[in-house]
Amino acid sequence: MLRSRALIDVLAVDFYRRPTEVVARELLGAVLVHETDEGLACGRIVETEAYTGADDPASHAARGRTPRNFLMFEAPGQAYVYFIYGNHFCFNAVSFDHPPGAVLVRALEPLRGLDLMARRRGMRESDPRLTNGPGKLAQALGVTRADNGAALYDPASRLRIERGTTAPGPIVVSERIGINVARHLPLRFHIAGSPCVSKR
DNA sequence: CACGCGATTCGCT
DNA sequence: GCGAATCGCGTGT
Repeated sequence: MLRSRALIDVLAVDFYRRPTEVVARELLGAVLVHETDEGLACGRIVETEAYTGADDPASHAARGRTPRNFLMFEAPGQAYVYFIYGNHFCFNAVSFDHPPGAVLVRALEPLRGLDLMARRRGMRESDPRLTNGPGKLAQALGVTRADNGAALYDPASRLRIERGTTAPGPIVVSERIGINVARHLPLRFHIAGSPCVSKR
């Protein structure tokens, strides 16, 4: 039975108005979608990390509000995209614990638009490294600074997160990756056994 | 206004 | 496994 495109089942804004680690865990299995003039590409979220505020030294929001991180303080359900290492973009979904908070999406399982993603990444569709990292998935989906602030809960948004169609299954909790402070905190979540999870 | 460094990736060894 | 690439943000002068 076909479903109309008009009935896109996005996660409502209230989904994001909860503690960041809850949002991070429950985003597993959901589908990150990006529509551009080049076409639609989407993937199932299989790995996330939670970043909060003053209690989390590794968070961009740890030392208060700045022109870069202000969305973390006031925009639950919106995209927070930042540029890192002079080369890569990272995609986050803003949450709302007590503000601030955001969930870094670290890996996807490609679902649609494989050809487009492969072209953007400069590799074959079958390459397992297509979306198994924060910068990689941003490049594959064509997510850039221009998408900062996108309303992920809006069915009409070109960048959005839809409800997953399959249960994520067992979830593994571990330490976060690529940071030098607060690395002991159990704020990384991934779907057990997924071949698309970032390395380590 | 100058400087240091990061929620990364890729290529080479 | 290691290090370069590359640049904007945040902090301090």
